[in-house]
Amino acid sequence: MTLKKPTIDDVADRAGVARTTVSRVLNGGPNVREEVRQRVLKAVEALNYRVNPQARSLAGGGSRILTLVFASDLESEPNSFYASALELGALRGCLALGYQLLTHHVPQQSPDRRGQILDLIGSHKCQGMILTPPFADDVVLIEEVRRLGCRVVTISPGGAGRDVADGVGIDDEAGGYDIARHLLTLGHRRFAYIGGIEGHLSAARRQDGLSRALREAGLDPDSVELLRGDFTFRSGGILTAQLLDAPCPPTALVCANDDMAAGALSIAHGRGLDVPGDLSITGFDDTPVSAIIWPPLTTVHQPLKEMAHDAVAALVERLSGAAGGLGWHFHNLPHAVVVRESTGSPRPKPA
Amino acid sequence: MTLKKPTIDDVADRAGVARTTVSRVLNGGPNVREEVRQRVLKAVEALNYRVNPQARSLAGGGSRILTLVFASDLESEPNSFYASALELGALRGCLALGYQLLTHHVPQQSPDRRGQILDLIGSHKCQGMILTPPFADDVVLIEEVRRLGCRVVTISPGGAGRDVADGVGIDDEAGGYDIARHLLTLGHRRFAYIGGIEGHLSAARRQDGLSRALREAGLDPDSVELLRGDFTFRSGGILTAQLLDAPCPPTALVCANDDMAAGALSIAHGRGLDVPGDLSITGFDDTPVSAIIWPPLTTVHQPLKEMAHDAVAALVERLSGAAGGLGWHFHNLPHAVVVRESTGSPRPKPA
DNA sequence: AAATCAATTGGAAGCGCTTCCATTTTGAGG
DNA sequence: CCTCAAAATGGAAGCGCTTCCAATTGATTT
Repeated sequence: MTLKKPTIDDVADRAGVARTTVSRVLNGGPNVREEVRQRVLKAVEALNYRVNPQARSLAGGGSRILTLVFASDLESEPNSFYASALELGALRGCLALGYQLLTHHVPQQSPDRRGQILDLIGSHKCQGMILTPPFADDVVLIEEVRRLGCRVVTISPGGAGRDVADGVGIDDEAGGYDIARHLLTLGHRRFAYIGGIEGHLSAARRQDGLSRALREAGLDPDSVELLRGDFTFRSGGILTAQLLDAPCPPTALVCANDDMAAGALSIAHGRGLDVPGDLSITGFDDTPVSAIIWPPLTTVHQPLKEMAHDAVAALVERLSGAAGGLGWHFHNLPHAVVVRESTGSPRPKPA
Repeated sequence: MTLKKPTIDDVADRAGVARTTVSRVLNGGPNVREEVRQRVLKAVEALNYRVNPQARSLAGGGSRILTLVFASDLESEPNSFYASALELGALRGCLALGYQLLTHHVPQQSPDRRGQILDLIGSHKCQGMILTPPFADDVVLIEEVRRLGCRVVTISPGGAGRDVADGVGIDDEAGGYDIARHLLTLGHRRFAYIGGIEGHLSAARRQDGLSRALREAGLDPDSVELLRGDFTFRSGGILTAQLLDAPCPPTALVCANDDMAAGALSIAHGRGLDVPGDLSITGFDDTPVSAIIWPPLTTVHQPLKEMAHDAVAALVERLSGAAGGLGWHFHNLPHAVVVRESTGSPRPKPA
C-alpha cells in the first residue's frame, strides 16, 4: 500500500521537465522532442504513475461523457443479460477512468435510427460512442458520428466496422468453428443454424466458422439449414418449430445466442424430443440463462464485461491520447466453448 | 440547456455568505445559524445547484469508496442476474455521485465471513457499505462495520437489520401475500414454499405473507410444505424432486427466487408433469430468466437496479449529510406480481 | 463594564491537472 | 555570424470544492 500516490509533479521532477510538458506527453500533444517524451514516459513507468481522472476532468477538457448504444427491437427487452453485462463492464471502466456513461437503446427497426443516435451527440455533448451490433458495422453511421467530432469504438464488429474504427470482441469465426468441431466430433452430420438479423455481421461470422468446419470435415456447407432470428427467446422457438416440421430435421442446432437456444430447447421439449438424444442445441455468449435451463446449454463463452470495459479504455485512450488518425485496431479477446449437457451424440435412427 | 452550471460561489454570493459557509451547510457541518442555513438552502434551490462530485473528491474528504457486499455460496455463480442488477444500479449511482464502487462476494459459509468483510474497510479505506441478504440482517456485523467508521445501508433487510441501519427494499411480506392471493384465486389449496437459507429474513417475510393470505382464506398456514433452498437453480430442482416424491404433492409451489423456480420447473418437466396443469410454480424477482424458460414464470417484480441506486444515494447522503445518529429509515419501493404462464387453476384430480 | 470564551463566519491554501501565454531554443535563410 | 519564425518548454492561472486557521460576534462571567 503506497501511502501517497505519485502526482504529475512527481513525474515532472523525476524527468526534469515542467509539469506542462508531462501533461503534453500524456495527452499526446504536439511539440515535444522525442528524447524528452521518452524521458517522461520512463519516469511515469518508474513511479507507476496514473493520472487522477477527477483532477483531469476538473481542470479542463470536454464533457467526459461516453454513450453506449444498443439496438433494441420492440420485442427484446432492454433487460437482457447481454445488454446488462456490457453496461456493467462499461460502467466499471468509466468509473475507473473518470468518465460518465449514457446508455441508449435505439429501436433497430426505426428508419430514423441513425438520426436518433446522432442526436445524442449534440444533446449531451458526448465525446465518445460505443456501438454494439448491428450498429458496429454501420459504416455510414460511424462516419457521421465521427464527423460530429465524436470518437467511436465498436463491440463485435463483423468486418466492415473494423476498417473504420477501433473494435473489441472475440474471434466470432473461430467461435463458430469451435462449436461446430465439437458437434462434428460427437458425430453430427445434419446441421441447422439460427442466425441473427440482417446486418449483424458478427453473427454472420459465426456461421462462416461453422461452414469452414463442415468443409474441412468433407461436408457441404450448403446443406446447413439457415434461419434468421432476432436474438429473442421467442424467435428461437418459432424458428425451431419450423425446422422440426421439415421432413428431415437436423440433429444439431447451432444458435447465434443463448436466448434463441433457450427458445429452441423449450420447443423441442414441447414436442417431446430428447435433448441431446434427438437434437443437440448450442447457444452463444454463455450468459447465466445457459445454466438455468434444462439441460444446461453447451455454448461459447464471450467475456462481455471485459469487452465493454476494454471498449471504454480504448475510447478514452483515443480521446486523450496520441494520433487520432487512422490505424484502426481490433482488440481480440479469448473465447471458449463451454460444454454442458445440451449436446451429445445423435441417437441412431430408429427407422 | 444552461450554458454554465452554478458553482458553490454563485450560491455563496446569492446567499450573501462565504463559500466556506455554503460548504458547511451542504456537508452538514456544525456551527451554522439556522437562519443562515435556510438562506443558503434557498439559494441552492433557486439556482438549482448541484455539487460537482469531481471537485469535491479532489478537494478533500475521504476515499469516496463504497463497497457492495454479496453472500456467495460456492455453488452460486457470482454471475447471477440478481447480483448483476444490483451492481448495475449501484454503479450508476456511484457514477452520478462521484463515488467509487468495490464489489465483493463473500462465501456465506465461511466462519470468517465477518472478518473478511471488516478487512475490506481497513484495506480499502472504504467509507460506506451496502449489505445484501443475509448480511443485511446480521446485526452484529453491522455494528462492527459501523464501529470501524464505515456507514451502512442494507438492501432488503428482513427486520432485524432495519433497527440498526438505513435500508432499501420492497415490502417482502406483501409480495408473498400478493402472489399467494393470485394462487388462491386460481383455486389452489395445497401449497409448498421453497425458501432461502437460514438468516435470509427477507425470504422469511415472503413466507409470512404467504401464511397471512392462507389464514385469511381460512386455510391452515401450517399445512404449507416448507423447504429451504440456497437460491440456486440446482437447489430448486433437488427440493422439488423431494416434494414430488411425497404422497400428496402440492398444486402450487412458491419459490423465493426465480432461479429456484426455474429449477423446479425443469424437474417438473422431467417428471412429465404439466405446468401449470399439475403444478403451478411462482418465482420472485422477475429477472430475465423468468421470461426465458417455458412456461414463462409468474413472479414478483422487484426493482433491483433502483434499489441499489437508492442504497448508494442513501449512503452518500449519510456520508456527506447532516446528523449521523439514529433515526434509521427504510425506503420502500413498489413491487408487482407479474402473471405469466407458469400458474393456472389446478387440474381436478383424475383419481 | 472589562474580560473571557464558545459559537459563527470568512480568508486562503491547496487537491492534481489542463491550458493560455510568455519565454527560451533551434535551425534556416541572409 | 546575425536575424527571425517555428518548435519546444516553462510559468501561472484557475477548474469547484474542502478545510485549516484566523477573525468576528455575542453571550457570560467577575
